Amino acid sequence: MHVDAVLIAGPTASGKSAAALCVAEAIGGALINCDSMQVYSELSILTARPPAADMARAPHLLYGHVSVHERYSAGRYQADAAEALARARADCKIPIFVGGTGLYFGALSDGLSEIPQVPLSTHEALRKQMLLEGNEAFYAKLRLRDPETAAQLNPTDPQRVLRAMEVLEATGRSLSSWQKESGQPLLKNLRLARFVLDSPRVVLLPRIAERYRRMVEQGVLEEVRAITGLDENLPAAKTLGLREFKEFDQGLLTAAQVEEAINIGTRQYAKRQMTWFRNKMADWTWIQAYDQSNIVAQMIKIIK
RNA sequence: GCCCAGGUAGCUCAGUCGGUAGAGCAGCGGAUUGAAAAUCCGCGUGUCGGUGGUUCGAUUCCGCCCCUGGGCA
Repeated sequence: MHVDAVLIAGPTASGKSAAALCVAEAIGGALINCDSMQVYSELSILTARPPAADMARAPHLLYGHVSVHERYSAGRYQADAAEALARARADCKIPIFVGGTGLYFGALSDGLSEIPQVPLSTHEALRKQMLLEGNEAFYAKLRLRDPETAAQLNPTDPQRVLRAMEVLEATGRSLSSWQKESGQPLLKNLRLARFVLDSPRVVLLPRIAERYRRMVEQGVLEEVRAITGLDENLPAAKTLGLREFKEFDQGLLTAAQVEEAINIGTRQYAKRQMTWFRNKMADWTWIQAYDQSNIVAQMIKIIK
């Protein structure tokens, strides 16, 4: 074995989890989730988390380990991933990071700047302020206080404008000055095998439709119904399909409309993922993902 | 069979008092440093249903034909 860790990135419905599991069994690996939504315990079916039978075949870390009512983040992921990495290595397992969240892979292989956590109260206060004043006025305020960061942002991008403002408020330093100091990549000094599963659209689109049908069969509706009182500003509330299923339950959407909306949303998501991979992971090993057995064999050959 | 309303981008539709047309959605490309399954940016040639006529010029006006709704028989 001449690698210390394996990274497998792929768009939704590309079959990356199943492939990663096969690799894990072949090399004695532990899977570590690198997907921002599969971390939520209450969203197993909706996020297509590996079924219990698969989880039993190899160690699975960071799957469903937080509640939807928590405010998870890339920063928390990085900390959790560090712990998971240590655990896998202590277990003498090769860590295999698998998922579709580009930013989280970035935290692993490029690192995040070491910005102190912004208190929830600051975040909430500023979010409300932005809502009250309007995005434009709020951006104008940021431009006055922190012209450098403001210049890097699109005034119409409320999420990043808010982040810039709250970092300034909480730390007294501009976000851009923090970001000039890049943090330590978690996987620094490790020998890595990095893969991108490249699913052509003709293969991916039917799999996305299939993924929806399977979800319904497995009882997503029950899963969604069990989640009550979820603050809509929490990240988990943005899970693809959650709103649609809730609206179906309220009689606001027909089953056909839900299916259509979720399939479109999932396709658009897969497209955004591919854009990230193409442009940020160009130097990874790209594997044409037509058939499962072949991609597993290719990966193992490179790893061993 | 007759009357009315439509037929314009993949879809839903706007518009052109005659100078070959534009929105939303979809789609495609891009960005991406603690919400990232998020958030944001960019990209619009399409026999304007067909065919004749009027006109310098017709998607627009007129005739005929075809198709889709609705109404009357």
